[in-house]
Amino acid sequence: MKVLVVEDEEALADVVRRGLVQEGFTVDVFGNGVDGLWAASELPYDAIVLDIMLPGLNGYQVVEQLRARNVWTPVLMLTAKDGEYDQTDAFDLGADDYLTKPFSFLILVARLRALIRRGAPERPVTMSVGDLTLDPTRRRVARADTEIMLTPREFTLLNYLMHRRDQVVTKTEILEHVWDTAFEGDVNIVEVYVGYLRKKIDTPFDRRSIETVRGVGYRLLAT
Amino acid sequence: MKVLVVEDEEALADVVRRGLVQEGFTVDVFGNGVDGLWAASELPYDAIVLDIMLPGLNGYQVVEQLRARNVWTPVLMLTAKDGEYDQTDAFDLGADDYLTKPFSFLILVARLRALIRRGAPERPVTMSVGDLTLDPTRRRVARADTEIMLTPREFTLLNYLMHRRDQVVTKTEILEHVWDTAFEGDVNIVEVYVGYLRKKIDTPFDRRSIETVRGVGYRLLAT
DNA sequence: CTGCCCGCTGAGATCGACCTGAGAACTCGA
DNA sequence: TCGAGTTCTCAGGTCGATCTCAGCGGGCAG
Repeated sequence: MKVLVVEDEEALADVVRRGLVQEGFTVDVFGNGVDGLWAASELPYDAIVLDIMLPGLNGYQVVEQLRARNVWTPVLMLTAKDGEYDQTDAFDLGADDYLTKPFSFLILVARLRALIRRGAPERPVTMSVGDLTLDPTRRRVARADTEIMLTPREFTLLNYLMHRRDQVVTKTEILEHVWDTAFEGDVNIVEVYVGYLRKKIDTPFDRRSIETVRGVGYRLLAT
Repeated sequence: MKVLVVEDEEALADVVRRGLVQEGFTVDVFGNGVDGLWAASELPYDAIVLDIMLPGLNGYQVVEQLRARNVWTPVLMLTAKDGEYDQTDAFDLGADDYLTKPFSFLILVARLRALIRRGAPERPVTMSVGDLTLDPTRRRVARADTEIMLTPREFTLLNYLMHRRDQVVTKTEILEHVWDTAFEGDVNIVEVYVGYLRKKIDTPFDRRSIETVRGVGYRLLAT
């Protein structure tokens, strides 16, 4: 169990480090956001304890950067009591738990253990093809910054096409993946839905991201 | 230093009582949630030691009731090890610390002293989505400055939706988190309660914060 | 150039997801 | 025990999503 502690108050950092070592954790300590971010990106930790107030980068920025770099190590934030920062923001920005100072050391350990047990949080795997993005958990699709509303079927179809971007996909493949395997109807349904999609993600933006490959199928391209 | 112990296992209660008296505390013991709640509301204590599993009212309900009655005596919860209850919930509901059974008596005393020294607990963590705010421990909901009265079930539902703001939540997920896991009924109940919520938090303010995502579920948005 | 086939699209038909009002069942306190 | 408040069931109605179909047009082979 390896834990990264990023905390600039030396006294506190030291107490936490000793305590965690005592509890059987391996601990690295850094005193500023920049070094903390570096360590968190480059080294494998099971959890990160992150102060909000830090010289250089603050805690929020560190989490933000980490998540942007696709590092999903669980983060426990230490927030000051005085409410300068809104605690709920901590969650929004990708922290997984937080403690308000001053906190009991035992609680810190308990929460850390819980975080580690829970493991790396599942994170939105947003996909993008050009400026078209799709976020499965939020069920959101956008071209550049314009959100696009899709029906469930349209959404599933686009999702599939994005998974196979740049490849030619046959209508039969689409049928099998997007419709029930036991679909009884005509493949024309695929043409219809590709039409719907185009009308929502291409036409309004004057694009041609879904290409027809005559006699074969379709291909989703970045345009 | 007066401490209230609410614990139904007599042996444990007795050990704790003797020990605390030894340490110089004055101790009252009650063996069920109802009496415990009454004592905690009516008599002045410096701290409360509260078991989770109790006949009558369970520990969570006791804290909930206490906070609702504006009693902010520090509470130390005793949770069973087997994780039937999620410990983090203890914090959400207004406990100030918790210990997992079995615990060392010395730790109990140390934590109690710490709690008492810290005094009345910090204020609840309120969540907000747009101008809609929810305070888990006080069970209060407001849009801008208008307080909104919700029934317990409505409250739990909104709480869950706020935790997952911006994400699409399926009705099944809602059922699992807001109703008993062993709920036997139709998912229609979710539709009904979403309807109730809308009628309280949206309609009167001419908003649309709970969005229906047809074929999938619902999504709470800041509007 | 011509005809054929493939793909596109608009007009509906169908279906079922969702909403809602009415009321039954239940809980809890007076 | 009664009543108020809450929870839950149910059934009817609405409307959005899905799917079918048929006619059109354009690419492509001959």
